[in-house]
Amino acid sequence: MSTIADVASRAGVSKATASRALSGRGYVAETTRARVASAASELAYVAHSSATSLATGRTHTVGLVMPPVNRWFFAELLAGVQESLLALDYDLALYGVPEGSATRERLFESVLPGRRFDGIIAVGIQPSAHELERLQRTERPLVILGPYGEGTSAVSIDDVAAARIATEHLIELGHTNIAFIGGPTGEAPESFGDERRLCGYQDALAAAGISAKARVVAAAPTMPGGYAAAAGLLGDRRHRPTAIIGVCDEAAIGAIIAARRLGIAVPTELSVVGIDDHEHAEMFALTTIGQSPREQGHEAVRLLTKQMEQPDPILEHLAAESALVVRNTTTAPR
Amino acid sequence: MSTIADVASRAGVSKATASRALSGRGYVAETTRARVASAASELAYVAHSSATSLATGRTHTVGLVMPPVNRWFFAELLAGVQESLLALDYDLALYGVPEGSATRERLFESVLPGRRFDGIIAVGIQPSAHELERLQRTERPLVILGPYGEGTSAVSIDDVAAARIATEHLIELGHTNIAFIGGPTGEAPESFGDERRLCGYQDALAAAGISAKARVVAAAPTMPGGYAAAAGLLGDRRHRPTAIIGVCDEAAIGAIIAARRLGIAVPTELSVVGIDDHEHAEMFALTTIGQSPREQGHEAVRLLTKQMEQPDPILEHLAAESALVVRNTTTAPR
DNA sequence: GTCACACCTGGAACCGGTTCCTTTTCTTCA
DNA sequence: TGAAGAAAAGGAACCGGTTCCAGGTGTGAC
Repeated sequence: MSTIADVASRAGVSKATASRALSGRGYVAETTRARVASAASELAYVAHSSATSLATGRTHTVGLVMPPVNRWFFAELLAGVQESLLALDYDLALYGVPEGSATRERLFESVLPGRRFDGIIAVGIQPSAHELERLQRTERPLVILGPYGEGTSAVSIDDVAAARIATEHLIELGHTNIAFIGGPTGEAPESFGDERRLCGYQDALAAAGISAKARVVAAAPTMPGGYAAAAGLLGDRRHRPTAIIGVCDEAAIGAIIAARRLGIAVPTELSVVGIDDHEHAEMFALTTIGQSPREQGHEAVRLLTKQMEQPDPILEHLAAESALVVRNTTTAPR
Repeated sequence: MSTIADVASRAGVSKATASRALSGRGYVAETTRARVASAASELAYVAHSSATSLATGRTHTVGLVMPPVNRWFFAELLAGVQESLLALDYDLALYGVPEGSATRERLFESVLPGRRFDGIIAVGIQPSAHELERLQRTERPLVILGPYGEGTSAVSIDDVAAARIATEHLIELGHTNIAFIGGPTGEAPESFGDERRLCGYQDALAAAGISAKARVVAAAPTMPGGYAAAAGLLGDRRHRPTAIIGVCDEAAIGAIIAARRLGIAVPTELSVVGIDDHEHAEMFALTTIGQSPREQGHEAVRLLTKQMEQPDPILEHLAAESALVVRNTTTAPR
């Protein structure tokens, strides 16, 4: 691979002039610029990014720390971040965060600071105070997608409100026997938002004075998780709820499939509502609370670039939009 | 942030000695090493990765070029690659490949060569000869997950064989009226493998002498895609097939859901088989051809590191394993 | 004619590491 | 006792860019 010195000597100019000609900064005669440009293309010259970032102090790369992408929400989020970064011509370095603290610690201790990213986006994880401190030492912009941390910018939907609205929708239809599928299992949650949604459910029941009838079923926030939980819940004819709220659409869809298999008609015998507006929601005509993780990814990048431009950034906490999408899995109880 | 010069002066040694002490290469007295180490930790020193890679010529980063991760297969693959790289202490730079050739061209022309990755993994895309040439100019190892390119290492399952085995399974059960769901739609396929699977289906029918009964339905390789295609296919009682093979498990599952909605019993009235062994396959008791994209991700990294170590690498074409997993969606036709 | 200033270019320093080469000191063995 | 060689450490070059600064033109205004 050729260097800028090769280009310079081929064009008969100095390294300095070649650099100026290619970057467009500073004075260069038009004829010289053209000569340098053609020399560069003849040599198929491409600047060495490490050299550039060493000299300029900017890596043109954003670090993204997130859980595994096998949930729809995270995959969409990643897609959103990727789209925005691509448009801005920034590169993306992706770090999956394993729960095991050994690697995670190393990530925050040395990898992230050493890489000198122009910015960092952290998703779904609550960095500890120490990790945050370590990150902020690098003096790079940081955006958190999820819970509100202190001293950082953040964007997320109001998970409590989302679950409350979903539950209220059922209550307004006349349901009082409403089960929540997707309560905490023994395992570490990969998303902080799930427990907030549970709170929203409980808040709504309390406000309606039917807390006593709350029924929370532990389940993984997945389709099989929702299926298994609903199968157990609906198997008992006597104590069957008239409505189910899923911690997320995947779980809700699992519940719908379980209900159908048991011969329970949705929505006439059982109402189901989810949260997320998953890409499969429409296929099941699922009533849900819409949110756009892809859009949140875009927002995160916007927040980050704003911080990168402004030397003393304003820290923002953005609430992403979410609204009830009524389809065809909810109706009044018989 | 502190530099190695800061560490050196604090420890009262030269930059050279500090570097040797921290990297463990070359002679350093034990006491000196300890002094340098404690100076480094007091200053919370972390080496600047751009400087290191400029000096050593190695970036400690692998570039990954892949389609959007919203399909299970790609998400799993990504997870596999991530796991392996994490264990090897390599970083991952992720590039989504948009179909629009403008960005894609820039990616191959300048981004990938400029970043000087230690290795590149390309997934699901068939790089053009020109792109490949451009990539190989960098003289970096390249592994392709997917179709066999020339002059590169590659790993993939034999998609033709997988679809053939799935189809043969149905034929052996006595089916002759077998539809394939997931034929090419108008849009550009994001995975090369899909059309190969169609070939496998056609091969099996031809071998059994029932090519005339082939029936290919165009559908996106997703659950809603399979659902819609199956709904159309099964709506007509007269020309209903007795078995369906899905281009992937998502499509097959969509077909199962459609069948259930139409009151068609699976497998007694309709056999369904998929390909992939998706994480949801078990929930639907889906008979399928198993493959482990996560494992393929591991393999790709293994191949890549082997090439990185050996100066003159042996190019390997690895066939990942795939085998029939019989569950409960296939049986003999009535 | 001179001064100011914009335009153009090259030399050299710099970013922060690694590594080659040299010098000095300390062992070890003939 | 002297030579060989291992061990320890520092100076300086180098990786490949960018940018500061100085010097050399050309133009227009006074």
